[in-house]
Amino acid sequence: MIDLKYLQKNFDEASAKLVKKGVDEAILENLKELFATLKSANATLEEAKAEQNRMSKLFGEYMREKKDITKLKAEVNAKKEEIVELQATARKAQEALEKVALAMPNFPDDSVPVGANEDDNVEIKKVLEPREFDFKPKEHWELAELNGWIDFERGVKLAKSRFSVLRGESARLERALINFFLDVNRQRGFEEVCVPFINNATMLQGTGQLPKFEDDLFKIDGEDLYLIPTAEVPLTNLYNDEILTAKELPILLTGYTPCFRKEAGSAGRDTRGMIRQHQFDKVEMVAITTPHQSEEIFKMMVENASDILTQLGLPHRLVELCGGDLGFSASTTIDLEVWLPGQNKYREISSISNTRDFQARRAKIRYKDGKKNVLVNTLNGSALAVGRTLVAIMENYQNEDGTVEIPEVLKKYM
RNA sequence: GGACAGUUGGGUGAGUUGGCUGAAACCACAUCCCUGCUAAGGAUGCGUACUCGUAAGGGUACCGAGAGUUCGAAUCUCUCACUGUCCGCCA
Repeated sequence: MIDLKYLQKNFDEASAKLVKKGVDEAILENLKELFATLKSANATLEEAKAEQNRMSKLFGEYMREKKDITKLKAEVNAKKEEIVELQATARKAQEALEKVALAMPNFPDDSVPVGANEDDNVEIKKVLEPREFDFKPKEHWELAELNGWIDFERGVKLAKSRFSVLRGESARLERALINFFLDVNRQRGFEEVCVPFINNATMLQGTGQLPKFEDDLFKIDGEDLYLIPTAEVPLTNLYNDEILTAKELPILLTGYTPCFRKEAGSAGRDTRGMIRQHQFDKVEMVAITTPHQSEEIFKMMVENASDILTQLGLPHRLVELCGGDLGFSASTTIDLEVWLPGQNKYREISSISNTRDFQARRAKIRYKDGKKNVLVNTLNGSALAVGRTLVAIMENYQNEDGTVEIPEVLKKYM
């Protein structure tokens, strides 16, 4: 959630930021007004309640002194009726505000490039040269078929489209990658955690998936529970509604989880292969930091993810997302895109974001800075998406006959 | 899933004849004082959110969550959640 006080006090500045992210200024104007309405509604309500409390206190005295209370009672009852109305008004204002505020995306950082969509993203640098092939490189699904690595049909049979089954060596490679990622992250200082893959609605709201993106989530029927779309949700919300101490920070977490996404709205995109599945494995990094620490940690996280790709010998590039392509919760995001020779292009394999205090405000994660409670900064990033790494290995390490070499660093994990 | 018990501030834990308890006490923590070190002692402070105020200092709400009874609820009623114990089931 954005800082509504800031929006109110510096409206022009705030709206300029959000326009960069593609938010209509009229909605912001509306939000500002709703906030002001709520404030004044609450003020009058609280005043009325204060009066009622004062009168109620008198009852005790009156009773002890055996005074007549009928007049006082009549007064309080009148006040009560007034309060009921004021309460309804305040409640309506509250609901109206929440509806808009929870759907409002985060402010982008000033340094974020202006742009409408992914075409305006800015490449920062390339790492490793793509390999020269003396044959036409195949796409991963062809290789998967040749090697018997992925069983698309039976995945669909078991669940539905966009599910698949890994078999034999590919299944072991998947497991090796998870272990490799976790080990690297741990060496960087991330604590490994193993969390529930199902979280409740409050947690999903904390990290920003709810209420706006309910359609992208698998919900458990009849329960207040959802399959997590990313480990960012449980890892960040580990500290939901907590007040940390300054010396605990930064907290660095890493965890492997499967991720479940409905992929609503991506019909027809990446229908072949396992680039876009309803269930995929991912190893995630999450950092809980002070505002002062977050820039540095962010850089470290980007470096870490890039380093993993380098260790795997996978050519990739770093891309800074423009305002229009930035996710809902992010202030700034750097994507890592891995080179896929079969597709002849770079594809996203990791996305690392600083959400500043946006998630912290929703999830009520604070720390004690002296006497004051201050919202933390939360960061998240993949290190890495496992399925897409598997795809990248297949395409980059393929031989002309369709066989695939195993990267050196993974051999000890197989 | 069934039965019973419980859910109070960072922790332990009072408070269940409704008002004087937003909450005793102890511990932890912070600042200060004293003691040459160490051990110990003393004073004060110490929940969260919103809100009014330059500030000092006020106001409102919160004793698992929600609803209700009442002039007034941590204290009474209902619903739900969670925890514990026993039973059932089970990797």
